Amino acid sequence: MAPLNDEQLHQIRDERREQIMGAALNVFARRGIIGTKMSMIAVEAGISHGLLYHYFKSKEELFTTLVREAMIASQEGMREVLDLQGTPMDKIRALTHEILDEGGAPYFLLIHQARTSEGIPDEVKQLMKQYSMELFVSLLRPLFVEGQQAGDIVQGDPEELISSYLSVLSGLMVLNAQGIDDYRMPSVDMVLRLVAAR
Amino acid sequence: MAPLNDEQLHQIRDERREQIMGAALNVFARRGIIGTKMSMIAVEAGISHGLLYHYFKSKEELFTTLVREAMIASQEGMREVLDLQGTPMDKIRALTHEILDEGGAPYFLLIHQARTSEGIPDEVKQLMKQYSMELFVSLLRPLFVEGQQAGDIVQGDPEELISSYLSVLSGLMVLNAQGIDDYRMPSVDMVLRLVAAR
Amino acid sequence: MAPLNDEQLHQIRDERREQIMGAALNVFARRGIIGTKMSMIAVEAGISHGLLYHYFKSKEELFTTLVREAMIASQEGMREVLDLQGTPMDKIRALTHEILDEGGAPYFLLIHQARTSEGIPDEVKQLMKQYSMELFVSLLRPLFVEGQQAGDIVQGDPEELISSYLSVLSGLMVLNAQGIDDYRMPSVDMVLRLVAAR
Amino acid sequence: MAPLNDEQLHQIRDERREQIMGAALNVFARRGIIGTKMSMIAVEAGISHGLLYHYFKSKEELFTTLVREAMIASQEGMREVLDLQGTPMDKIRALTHEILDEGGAPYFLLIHQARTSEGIPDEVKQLMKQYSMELFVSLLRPLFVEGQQAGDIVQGDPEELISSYLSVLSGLMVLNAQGIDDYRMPSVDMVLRLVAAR
DNA sequence: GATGAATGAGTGTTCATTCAT
DNA sequence: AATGAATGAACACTCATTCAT
Repeated sequence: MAPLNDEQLHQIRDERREQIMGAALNVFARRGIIGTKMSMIAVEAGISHGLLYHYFKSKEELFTTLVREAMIASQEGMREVLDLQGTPMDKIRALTHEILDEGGAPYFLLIHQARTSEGIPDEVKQLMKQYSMELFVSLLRPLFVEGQQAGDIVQGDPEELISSYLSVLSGLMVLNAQGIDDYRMPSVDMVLRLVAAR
Repeated sequence: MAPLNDEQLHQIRDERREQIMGAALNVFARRGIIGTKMSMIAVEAGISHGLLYHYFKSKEELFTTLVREAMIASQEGMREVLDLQGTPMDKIRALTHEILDEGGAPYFLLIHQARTSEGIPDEVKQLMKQYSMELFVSLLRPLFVEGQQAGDIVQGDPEELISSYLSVLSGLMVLNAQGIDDYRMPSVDMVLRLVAAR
Repeated sequence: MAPLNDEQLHQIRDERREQIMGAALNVFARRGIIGTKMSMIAVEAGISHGLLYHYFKSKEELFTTLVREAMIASQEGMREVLDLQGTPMDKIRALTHEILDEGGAPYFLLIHQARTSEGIPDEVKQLMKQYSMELFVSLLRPLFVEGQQAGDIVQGDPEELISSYLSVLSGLMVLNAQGIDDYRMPSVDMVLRLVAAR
Repeated sequence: MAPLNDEQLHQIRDERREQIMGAALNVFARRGIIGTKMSMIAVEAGISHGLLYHYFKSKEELFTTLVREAMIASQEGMREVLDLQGTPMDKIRALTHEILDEGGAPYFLLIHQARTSEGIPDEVKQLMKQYSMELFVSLLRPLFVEGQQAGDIVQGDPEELISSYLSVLSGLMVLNAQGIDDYRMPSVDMVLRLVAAR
């Protein structure tokens, strides 16, 4: 009878948005921005392709929105790990665990896509510069330095160590996230050998 | 001017084929099969796009041909390393060196593209199964076992160790090959810590 | 609160209809049937686009309804002018004044759109034939003949004179109604020179 | 055998371009930029829609190119008339003749479309400002002043006279060009009464 | 063998229209 | 009656592939 009230509408909109973003994240992460057709996202979200455009102006905007979210989420994830109890090595182990875990994979993979694919919107390129690896390096620096002082982490330039370590993790995530059976994720303990003092 | 004889024609054909395949390898490796337009390959090869179709029936065939070559080349590369002089650890170091080197990157990256992208021809999927990681694992197995016996390589299931190691290398190659400044390649020595007994 | 009775409902319906038609007239006249989006009409009318379809079955029907009204209105306008006091020349001056005035413009412009645009519903095309220029010519004929006899209007075939005159007015209206600054409306007196005996 | 030589290719390209532009002019002039589908132009030109994009980057570019040409052509047409032999009144008659003639119609109509339609590219809007009516007014000014001095043209502000006159002609062209039977073009002599001293 | 003009299937996006509430 | 979410047909444009020369 009466049209839906504001609250109901707002809820529907929010749910749909989430639904679309979830679907888009999956597809973009797997196929990249070029390889993803809007119709695929629509199918994955279980809606018509037309409806996508009620919620996002364009494929670019949808992609950009996701990258922005992914960057915020990945930063927060890292901060959370840093706030845990324990030795530096414990925290690095926790971080490694989380990253290699499938859970966060789509977000990281999306960022990888954004970093490496063609056809990336300019705005995303801007974002990539701001949230570059340097940021993560600077977040992790205190941790690694502390670990080195405690003798748990190998000596050497901490920034080189961190960025190399993150690159290894990134590489693994890319493989992992794409879900190719053929690759085998190393154990967390194995990866930690990269930085652990013996 | 006398017309070219058969042999000369054949040679021209072969040279053109090589030229096209070289160009295609570069572009496919960087942009994936979807992101690569036939015209890009033509430009890279310095020929008209029409001519591509005198040498390869389709984009798919060109891609498939390259993947086949890449697989053979990567196997050969690995065998060459194994035939070198030195301890197992020396050989593994040499292999790591080669893989992380930019030189061999396009072939490996192409295989990665083939492994992870969508829109891959069925024939390539078949190839991937035949030349899967298992093959490389079996090639490297004797080396790793010997290294473990010599006490240079960490104990544990050698197959797990090898496939994990190759996955790390693969991940790094993917990052490296795409030439993103942001990532930083670890040194060979750092990577070797993954498998070295301390 | 008692529910509204039938009469009140009817009145609301009629008011809404008028409101929509007024909005639609403005937008159609300015942008033509193709260039007009239903959502524009909804915004102009201050209602939701869904509601349009409670009152008009389709964009076509809305357009057709407006054209029908416009034709009736333009005829009535002409008849009113003819019923004024004064000499034939006075009446023609009054008619010219009204037509060049922005006031009546949207209706005339709508008819012009109907006459000249593509994508016009068949029903409208039928209407155009019935209410063609001939009709107006026949309405004005007595006036012009009288004016010629009085020596105020140039000699010659009155029908040719009238239809030419109306064409000039139509052309000016089209320019005028589209509100392009660049064009400059001639004064009524200047236009009258077309038909005035000197 | 050998590919076409440069000259032949150039000729094909030029012919095709002309063919497309001719077709596009007709369709745009009749239907406006929004109402024109690229497929219509392709059909009118007797080619595939894909080929349009070998010659023009987009619908916008095609439209803009045509407008630019139309402006140059209309200016040239006007200059040619001015260079004729005869009294000012002769020249104005010739100009009127030419404009009311169907020949130049599509170009003028295109400019009208550019002036009045929605969805006009920004570059065209810029062009419209440069080649505005003021330009034509200034071209015709000497002619009209001379005519006034000779007593052939009515007294009064020449610029007002000229711009009003051009507006009438523009309005007529719009009607004429759209080829609606219902409208009747006035004779040149009738239109000239607008400016002729009696 | 070589070129580039030509085609048409496929994708992103818009918008008239429907429908649950 | 009223709203706006939802649908899908239609259109601009791209690009793999074909073909005349």
